[in-house]
Amino acid sequence: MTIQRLLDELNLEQYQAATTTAQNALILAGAGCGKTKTIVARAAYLISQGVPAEQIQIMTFTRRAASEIVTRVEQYLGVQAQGLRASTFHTFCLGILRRYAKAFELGQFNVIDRDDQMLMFRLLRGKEKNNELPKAAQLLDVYSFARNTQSKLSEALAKQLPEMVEQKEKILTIMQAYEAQKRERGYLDYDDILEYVAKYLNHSEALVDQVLHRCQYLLVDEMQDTNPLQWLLLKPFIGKAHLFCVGDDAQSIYGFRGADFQNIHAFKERVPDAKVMTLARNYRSTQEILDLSNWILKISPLDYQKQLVAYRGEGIAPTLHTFANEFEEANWIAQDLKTRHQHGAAWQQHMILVRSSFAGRQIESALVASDIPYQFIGGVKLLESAHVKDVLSMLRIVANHKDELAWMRFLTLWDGVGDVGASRLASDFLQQDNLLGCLEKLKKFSKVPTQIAMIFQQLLDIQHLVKQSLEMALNALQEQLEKNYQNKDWSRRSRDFDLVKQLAERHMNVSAFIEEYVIEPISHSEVERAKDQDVVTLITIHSAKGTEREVCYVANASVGQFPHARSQGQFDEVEEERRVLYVALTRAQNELIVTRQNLFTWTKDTIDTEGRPIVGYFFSDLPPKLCRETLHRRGSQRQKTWTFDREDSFDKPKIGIDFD
DNA sequence: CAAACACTGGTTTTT
DNA sequence: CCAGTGTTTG
Repeated sequence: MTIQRLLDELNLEQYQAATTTAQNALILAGAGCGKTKTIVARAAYLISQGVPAEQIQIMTFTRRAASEIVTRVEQYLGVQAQGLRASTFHTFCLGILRRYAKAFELGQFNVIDRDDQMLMFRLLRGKEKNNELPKAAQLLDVYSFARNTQSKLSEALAKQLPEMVEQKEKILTIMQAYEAQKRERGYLDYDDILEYVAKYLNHSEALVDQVLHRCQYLLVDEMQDTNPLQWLLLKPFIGKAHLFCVGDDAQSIYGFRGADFQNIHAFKERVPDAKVMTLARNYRSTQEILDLSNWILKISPLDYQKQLVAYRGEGIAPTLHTFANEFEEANWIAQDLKTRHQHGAAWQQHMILVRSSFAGRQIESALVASDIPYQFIGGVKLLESAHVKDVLSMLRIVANHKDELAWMRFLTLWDGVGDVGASRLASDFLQQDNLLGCLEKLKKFSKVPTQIAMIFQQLLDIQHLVKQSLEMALNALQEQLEKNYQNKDWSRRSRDFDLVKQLAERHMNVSAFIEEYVIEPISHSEVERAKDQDVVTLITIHSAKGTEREVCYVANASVGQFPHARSQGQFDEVEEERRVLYVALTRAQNELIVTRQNLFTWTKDTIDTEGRPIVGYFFSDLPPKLCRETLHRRGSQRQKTWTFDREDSFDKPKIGIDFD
């Protein structure tokens, strides 16, 4: 394939966008209007015009999107595309931190993930029962929100946890302690990675010039999901690099992470010379699917100005199915998939979209029961799962003996060691100059088998052999892990280690391996199944942006889910929920199947303090002509396995003797 | 008295 | 599947 062939496939608007000579451009593209294609074409076009591939940096939201874009550019350009980088903001920044380490005066650092942050916050917060302090997870969310929105703690608190505003002083103390601890231990959390780079770039022109050597052209995907911190990162490049941003404000669904669609709306003011272009023609779906999607936006009090028109014309009307409970719903989806497969459809043409990974588990089990091959994207990732982290903790310790969190994790694996004992020992280890010093102390600690210290020593010698290190650590811990995870799916968990070994093999040393996967975990199925394998995709809506399938199931579209009960009555949040649903609906190419449960709960539409109407359930007043509706009575499933429903419960008879 | 263990219940979304 | 809670143990 050639670049000309690629450009020929574009329509006029896409072509003009991909070949623009403007220094800065903003492309507003509706769902399914060829956003990815335009970015791919832009990159390919630039390269064909003589721009060295290594000077193009594409920013995406997920690893999947990044690798897809690179693969597609390679398809058209072959070796010419070599050196083209597409990465997430975090990976991009981490690269800069490593490459220009001296400029940041950071010394050795370790990237920590959410679990590590939680542990730190939990310990700092203390136990204090019946305390009014927020939980560790909440503290972390507020902290991260404040940083991503570049706002004050009091503002973030007012927005995220209004009921905790009075506790501000106590919360402040905890967060200050957290920051001090991070500095002391050389930890960087997710937000640090962005903030260091963003702030230093804004501070030092020399650094910007350095970085510019590698990114004359910045292509930003999903611009609507960028937050003020990410904008701060882009700002120093304005006027120096070429900025090509693509986004759709109706698909902004990362508000909880501080995403700010001012980054789109105010783009013209912030970048005065920017050329704004629009892609309005939808190539993905049939008109019926778009009619329903358009309607969701149209009933909003906000004016989204999105009325997508299908280039493909008309097709099959969406269907809405209502079930008695989640089992019926999941089983029906499985059965429907089977029927379609028997009629010749490939598994991979189907995608099931769920709001939460929790909701996905119901469906997952129905797919397993029906023997349908699937991949689950979203939810707990392979390298985030507890048992994998247990083993990795040993490798982390070898890479950096002052990694207190890794020590905590490792020490608490053993019988008779809890949070308190472990943290006492770990802070002892922090005083040591090297791992050998720690090992001397570890040998005297009777609760950990003595041969473990030996294994640490051996690991020290083979640090560069990632796979062997992993095997050795696994061997050392296997017996104990088996004990810890008995009754907790040990047999399934132990199979994961082969996958981890596969991943590990690709890396030069242990720290590089750990670092990459802290930033971009990767789900089980992504490793397990080669990309082009024929499987059904089960995916959270947040992970599904940019993907499409012939047949899409939007599951669990029940009352209390869209909008989610937690956002009930809050205008901005409900609007974000609306966009989440919109993203889900617009993934479908040919057929859209919405399923829900007939819960006997009702929500009221309300009006907020500013007089704006807030809807309680998006499908309340669904016009019948947009959707074919089917009500499913309880099926045969119920007769086979009788389970207790709330309405089936009765007073339990008393069992045993009468002690009277 | 402090710390570890066993159990129960309730889950948004992600780098 | 994890986090918080109540109960046992040293």
